[in-house]
Amino acid sequence: MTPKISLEQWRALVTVVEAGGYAQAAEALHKTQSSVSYLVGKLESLLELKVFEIEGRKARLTANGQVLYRRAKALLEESERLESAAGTLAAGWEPELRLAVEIVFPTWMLLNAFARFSEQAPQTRLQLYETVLGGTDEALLQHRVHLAINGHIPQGFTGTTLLSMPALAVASPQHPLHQLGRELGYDDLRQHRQIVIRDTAQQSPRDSGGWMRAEQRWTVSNKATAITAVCRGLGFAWYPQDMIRAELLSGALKPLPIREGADRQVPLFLIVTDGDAAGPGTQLMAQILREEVSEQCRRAGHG
Amino acid sequence: MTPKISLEQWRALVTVVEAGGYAQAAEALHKTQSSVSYLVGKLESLLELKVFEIEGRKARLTANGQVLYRRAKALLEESERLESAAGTLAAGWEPELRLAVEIVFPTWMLLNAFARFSEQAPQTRLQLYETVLGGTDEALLQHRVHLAINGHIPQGFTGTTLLSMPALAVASPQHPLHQLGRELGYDDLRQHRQIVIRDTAQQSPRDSGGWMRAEQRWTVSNKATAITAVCRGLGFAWYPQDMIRAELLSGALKPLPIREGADRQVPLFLIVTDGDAAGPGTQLMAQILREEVSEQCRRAGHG
DNA sequence: GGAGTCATATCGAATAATTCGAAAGGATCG
DNA sequence: CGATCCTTTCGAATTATTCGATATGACTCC
Repeated sequence: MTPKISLEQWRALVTVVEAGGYAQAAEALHKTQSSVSYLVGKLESLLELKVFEIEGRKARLTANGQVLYRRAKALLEESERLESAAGTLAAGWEPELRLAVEIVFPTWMLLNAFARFSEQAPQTRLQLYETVLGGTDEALLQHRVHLAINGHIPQGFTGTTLLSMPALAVASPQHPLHQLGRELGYDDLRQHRQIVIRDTAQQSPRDSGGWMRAEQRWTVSNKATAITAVCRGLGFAWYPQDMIRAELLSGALKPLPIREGADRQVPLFLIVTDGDAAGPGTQLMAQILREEVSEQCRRAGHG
Repeated sequence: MTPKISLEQWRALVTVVEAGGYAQAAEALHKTQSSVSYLVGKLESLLELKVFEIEGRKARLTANGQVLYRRAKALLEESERLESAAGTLAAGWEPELRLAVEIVFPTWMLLNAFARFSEQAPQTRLQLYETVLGGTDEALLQHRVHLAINGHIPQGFTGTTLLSMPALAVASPQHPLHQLGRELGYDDLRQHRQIVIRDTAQQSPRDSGGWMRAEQRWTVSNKATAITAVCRGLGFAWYPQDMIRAELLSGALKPLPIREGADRQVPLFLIVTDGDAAGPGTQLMAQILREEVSEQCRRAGHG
């Protein structure tokens, strides 16, 4: 539990190895030879282990020393990373970045952004709240998150448009709505069960669950369950195209032929809770998200 | 490159967190409260970062502090593991254990043994030389390895029997030798190409590559290639049953109906290069290998 | 509100650890 | 052999850490 060997001592060991001798290490460490000799000697006596043996007038690592060298180097590197992380925290970076993201936002884009973010800020912990409808508002209003991606901009916040996603009404090919063999009106939909994802707001449930009332409605608590339910023919649903790409390709889901055009645009906004006063991590993540989305849109446009 | 923060300082931080305060940490560290205050204060000033804030009369971690705490704890644990590894080296454990293992020894048994070994001696590096025929002898004679598993015991070494493995003459079911529809003599085999694995000895190639001369012989340099070659019908070969278990089950290989009985026993011995003078790592590994083999034989006997 | 308790901060003196410079001892090279 | 290079050792100087005492602030109980 109590370290016997200090980082300075390990550093002496490592530097002697890498500089090729006590004298060279002394220069590299800006110390005198005798200090280096003292540090290594103390390390050896505390460990009761010879690390170097003097062969001619050069210091050579023993076999034991090689094992210690590798691991000591790793220890020093870890110490360095820790101090560097402390440095970014001292520079005002948030130790933790919390995001509320409307569940229809494509997960893979989000993960791309996370990957890019953590390259630049590996010490920042990320907390993602996947929310539905009112849940995002609530998180914003209570300042529980630094960033949000939401379908609208609540009162008192400013946001920028990220993208707008086409949403489709879909059902399993076996579903009765697909058997009618004609274009459908909203009256047709009203006769059937709609599957929606549960509003994650804890306080004020806003009932904008669908753009219309279905005769029956099932509410489930996560994305995967909702998609499975629709695939099994248990109802129809409005989903963003991207969210059900795989199911559309495999034929497990099929867009319903709605009379006025089956697709709607679902807009998504990026909202920075603290605006320009946000910390560097928040601003970096916001920038990365905007870049990621615009890159992907450009790519989709070309392809 | 130069650590500003010492392990003692990180330890103070971690202990204050875990003990629940400066005063309690002082007790845990066998120091006075003012020393702890000094260490943490110095850490904070070097990092230009507040780690604790005094809330009432308790010290509470800041958000930044939480990040540092987790990572500092990891750093200390790494330091502890390093010192403990040094301790086992000081107790005479080999920093590196080298084994030469005849390629017919079942790889999965070897890996089981390695796994068990590294539970007990995680700091020992393992070097495995997979050898064929003379290669093991050579490694032993030159004292390049601590342990060897070999088909015979060379002059001047002592070894114990590990196990004896049934070896079969096999070929692809499409192979002409399988089309004869009768028991085979050695004369029949001599008419066909034999696939052998290359002798890994660098110095003195012993030509005991097969127990008999085949008309043609192909020598390949590794186990996988040899098996593939035989599966493709390119020749026949003598292999230990265990090595080709999967191929026998799938029907890719089929034992040849040799007149005198198609199977031979290939004995394998465990040889400890330095005998009783071997280090603790060598002795542990030898013991584990013997246990592993006897357990597996017992299991096979019951099954 | 005040006395008592608990917890951290600060200060100067005491102590311990590290560093330095100088000198000594080997090993290698020309 | 002398010159050079490198490590070790030693005592003195320096620096860092620890200690004990005391100050300060917050909560508790009466």
